[in-house]
Amino acid sequence: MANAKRRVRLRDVAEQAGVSVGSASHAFGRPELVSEAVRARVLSAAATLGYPGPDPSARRLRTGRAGALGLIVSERLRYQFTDPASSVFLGGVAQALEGAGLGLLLVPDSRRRDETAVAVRNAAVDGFIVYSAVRNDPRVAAALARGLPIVTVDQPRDLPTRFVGIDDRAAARDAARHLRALGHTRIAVLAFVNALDREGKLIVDLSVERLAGYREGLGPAWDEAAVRTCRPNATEPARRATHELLGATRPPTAVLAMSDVLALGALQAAAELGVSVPGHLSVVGFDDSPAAALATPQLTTISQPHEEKGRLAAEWLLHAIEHREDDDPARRAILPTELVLRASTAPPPRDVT
Amino acid sequence: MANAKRRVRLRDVAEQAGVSVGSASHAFGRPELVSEAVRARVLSAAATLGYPGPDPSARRLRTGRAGALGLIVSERLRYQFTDPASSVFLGGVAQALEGAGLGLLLVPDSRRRDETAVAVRNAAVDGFIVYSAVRNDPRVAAALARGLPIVTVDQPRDLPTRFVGIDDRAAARDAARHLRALGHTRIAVLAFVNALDREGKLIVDLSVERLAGYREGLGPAWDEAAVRTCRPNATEPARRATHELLGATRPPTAVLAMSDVLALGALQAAAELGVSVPGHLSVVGFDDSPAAALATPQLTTISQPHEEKGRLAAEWLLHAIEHREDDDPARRAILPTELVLRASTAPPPRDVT
DNA sequence: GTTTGGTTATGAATCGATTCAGACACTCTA
DNA sequence: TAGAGTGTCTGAATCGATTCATAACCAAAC
Repeated sequence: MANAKRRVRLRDVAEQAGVSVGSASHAFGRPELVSEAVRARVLSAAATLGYPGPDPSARRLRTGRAGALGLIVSERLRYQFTDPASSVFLGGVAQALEGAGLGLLLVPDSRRRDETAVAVRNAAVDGFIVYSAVRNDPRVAAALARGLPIVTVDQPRDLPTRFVGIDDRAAARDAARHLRALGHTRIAVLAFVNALDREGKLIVDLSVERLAGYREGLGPAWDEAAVRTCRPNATEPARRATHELLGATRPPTAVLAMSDVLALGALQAAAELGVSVPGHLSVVGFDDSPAAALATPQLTTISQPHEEKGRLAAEWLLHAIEHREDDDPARRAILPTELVLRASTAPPPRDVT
Repeated sequence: MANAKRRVRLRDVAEQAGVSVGSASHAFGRPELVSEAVRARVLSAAATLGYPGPDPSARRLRTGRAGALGLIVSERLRYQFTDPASSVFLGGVAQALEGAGLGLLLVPDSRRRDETAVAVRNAAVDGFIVYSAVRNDPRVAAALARGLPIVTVDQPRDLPTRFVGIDDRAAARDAARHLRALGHTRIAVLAFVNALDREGKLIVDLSVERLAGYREGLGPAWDEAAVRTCRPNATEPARRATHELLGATRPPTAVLAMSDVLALGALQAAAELGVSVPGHLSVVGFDDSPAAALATPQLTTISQPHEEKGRLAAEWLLHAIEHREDDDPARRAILPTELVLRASTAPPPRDVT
C-alpha cells in the first residue's frame, strides 16, 4: 500500500533525492551526464517512492517522437489474422522493428468507418504502413492528412507515398498460363470483392490487376461468367462459390483463386463433393502462405515474399523517420513473384467435352 | 508546398481564426461547447493552414489516457504470427477493441532481453495484456513495475493480476486418456521447452501443467524417455523430433503434441517416412487452431476458445482502465476445453508387441 | 431596472517530462 | 595568476494540447 494514492512524478523523485529535476531526468535518460553518486541517489529515491519511470506520454511530447509505427490493415482486424499470409507480413514488420525499440500500433478497423478514421487521427505514431487498403478507405485519407511518413504496401497503387508491392498482373498471368499450358479450357476464377466507388472507379486495385492478369493469361479461355466474388477473404465464401461452380451442368476443370485462403476453400468444397484434385479439378492459389504447403494436396500457387515486404516497408519507414524525410515518395519496390508448382494442378480429365 | 516548414499548432489555428486557443480546442474536441460560427471559422482556418488535428501525444499527456493497450507476446514476435492459434487470440482482442477507439500496441520481443524490457517501459499504453509469457520474462517484470492494469493470459499462472486461461492439466489428461482408451501403450510426447531458471523453478507453466496432465492420463504408459522438447513452437522442430522417434527400434504408436503446430510437424514427418496416420501412428494436437481442421488427416485435438480468451482479456482490461481499478487482481477465468475427435487417432496396429 | 439563468468565449494553469544556457568548482597550463 | 578546459549541477523554458474558473453577453422574468 506504499504508493497507492497519487502518481509519482519525476519532480517528487528529485525532491526526495535532493537534486534538481534536471539531474533526476539525466539519471534516467543519460546517465553519462551525472555523477555516479547522484545517479545512485536518484535511483534509490525512485525505488522508495515506487516511481514507475519517466512517463512515456510526457517524454514523447517533449521529444517529438512517438516511438511507434502505425499499421493500417485491410479488412477488419479480425480477418487480418485468419489469413496466414498477412501474419507473415506482420512478422516481417516486427523483425525490422526488433532492436529499433519501436512499438507497432495496430489500427483496428471497425464497422463504422468514421470511428475508424478517428483512431488513425489519434494514433501516437511516427509514421504509417498502409497494408493493402481499398481505394476509398477513410483511414488512408486520415493517415495522409497527418503529414507523417507513409509506406503503402500492395494497394492502393497510386498513393503519393513510398510503395512496396509486386507485379500482380504478371503474377496472375503466370498462374493462368500454367493452366492453359496444361490444357484447361473451362476455368473459373475466385476473386476478391470488386466493388465500385461513387465515381465508378474500382476500389480494389489488387483485384483489378489480378483479374486483368488472369484475362491476359487465359486468352480465349477467359469467361466472365465464371468469375465469382468471395467476401470476405476466407475459406467459407470460397467453399460456397466452388460448390455452386461444381454443381453447374458444365463445371470448370480448374480454378484460379486470388489467395491461398480462397484456394483452400475450393479444395474443401471439392473434397466434400468427391471431386478429386488435381484429377478432376485443378486449383491455383495466390500468396504461398504457410498453409499452402500444408494443404492436401499441396497447393500450386504464386509465391510472393511477404516477410520481405514487411521488412522492407518497415525499414523504409524507419529510415524516413530517422532522416525526417517527408518527401521522396517516388521510391517504389516491385518484388519478384514465382509460380510454385505443387500437387494441386494437372491436365484436365480426358472425358471433358 | 503550403505547410512544408514548421508544424502547425492549435495556437496558430486559433490565431488565424481569431479565437482563443480554448475555443479552438473545443471546436475539435467538444463541438457542443462552441457556437456553430466559431466552429466553422476554426475548421476553415485549420484547413487553410494544413493543421493535421490535435497532436495525440499532447492530448494524452493532458488527459492522462494513452489510448492504447499493450500486448506482450510470448516468443519473439516472429513466431507469434506463425502459430495460427495466437492469431485467433489476437483477433479476439481486436474484436473487443473495435468501437472502443483504442489501439493495440504490440511490444516486440528481441534477442537482447533488456532492450525488450525498455520497450515495455516506453510503451504509451493504458494497460497490458501478458500473453503466455515465461516466468522470468523481464518484460513482465517491467509491465508490473508500470503499475498499470494487467491481464495475464495462459501463463504465468500466479501473477498478482487478473487471469484468463484454461485448465491445461485437465485438458492434457483428456487427450492422454483418449489414447489410452484406444489401446495405445507406447506414447511419445512433443513438449514445449521445459527450461529451469536460476533458482531451479520451472519457467514455462503451460508446459509443466500439460506434462503433468499427460502423465496423469497416461498412468502406467507414461514414459519419461519418450518426451521430446521442441523449440521454438513450429513445425520444423516437431518434424525432426518425430523423425527421431519413429526411427527408434520400438517406435511409439501415438504422439501427444502440446500444440497443433507441433502436431502438424509430426504429421509431416510421418508422411515423409510413409507411416500412415492414424493407421500406424495416432496424433493428438492441442489448441484446435484453424490449421487443425485443414490438416490431412484432420487433427484430433484439444479445443480451447482462443478468440474468447482474447475478447475476455481485452474486456477486463478495458473495464479496469475505465473504472481506474488497479486492484481486484483476484479475478480469474478458467475457460472450458474440449477434446475434438477427428481423423488423426485410431487404435494402434494389431501387430504391435 | 434589476435579477436570474443560460449560453458562449477567454486565457492562465496544468499534464510530466527534456534540454539548454549558465553557474560553479576544480584541475591543468602557460 | 590568469585563462582554458572539464565535469557536474541547476532551474527555467518548452513541447501542444485540455480544462476550469471567470467574464461577457443577451433574453426572459420579476
